[in-house]
Amino acid sequence: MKQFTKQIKKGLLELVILKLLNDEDLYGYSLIQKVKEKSNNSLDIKDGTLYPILYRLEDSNMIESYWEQIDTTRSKPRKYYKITDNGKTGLNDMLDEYLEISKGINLILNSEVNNNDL
Amino acid sequence: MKQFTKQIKKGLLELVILKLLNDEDLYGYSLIQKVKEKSNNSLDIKDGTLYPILYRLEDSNMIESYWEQIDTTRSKPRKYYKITDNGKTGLNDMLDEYLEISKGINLILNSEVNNNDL
DNA sequence: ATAACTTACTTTGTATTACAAGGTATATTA
DNA sequence: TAATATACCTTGTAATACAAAGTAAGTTAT
Repeated sequence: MKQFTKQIKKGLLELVILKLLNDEDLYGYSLIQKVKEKSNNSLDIKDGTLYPILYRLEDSNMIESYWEQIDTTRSKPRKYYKITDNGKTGLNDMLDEYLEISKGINLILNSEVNNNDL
Repeated sequence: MKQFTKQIKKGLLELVILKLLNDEDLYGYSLIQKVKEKSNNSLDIKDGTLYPILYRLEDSNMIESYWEQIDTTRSKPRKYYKITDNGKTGLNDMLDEYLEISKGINLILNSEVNNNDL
């Protein structure tokens, strides 16, 4: 994958995952698909990326997990993740920060050439 | 500084700097001010961040530098940076990537709760 | 004058994080 | 029954924003 793409995503995946878990409980594998689907295939999280993020979020009490067997035809349960109240607060803070930075970046990227010397 | 803010910026500062140098030649210190000013104070690059980025961009032939003494009252020249043709191509590629990822992220962040189970 | 501040450039070390690449094991489909 | 998809996990690596430190010249206030 392109190095730049990797870098753009730094930190943002955590935000994206929190946002999705704010809507509904999901298990790891389904989160990967959800991210891909909801982003219109623009975002593709690797499993080796996702799981460490989930453990991080759990360690910081933003989310919590539980094993559950919903599908009775399956012998193995899945590990579901659920956002906590703490996580909801964190999500809002992160959204504010993201919007602020993102606005600043777009101000620069969308500006037309404006060379006063010419 | 907030850790999340740091992470959001990963990789994006390179893009922002290239974009500004695409408009006009600038020296390091003025770039810091330019970024702050043009982003409406949302972005504040530290000098310890900027200079390594400039050296990286120069190593990859995206920009080139020259010492110039424009202000005759100053004894010391400033090190100006100029975007190369290679850098212009790189900038366009990065802009495309950024827009793609950014679109995907916003699709997720702007989506309202849509829990089909309820 | 001189102390304090700003301008301007540089370097070293640290923390963080996305991913590649490897692994395990069950479930489904050809 | 072989291949593929599902589902989880771990280790090591590369990249990068920043803190913190330094050097040195220019400017401003007392």
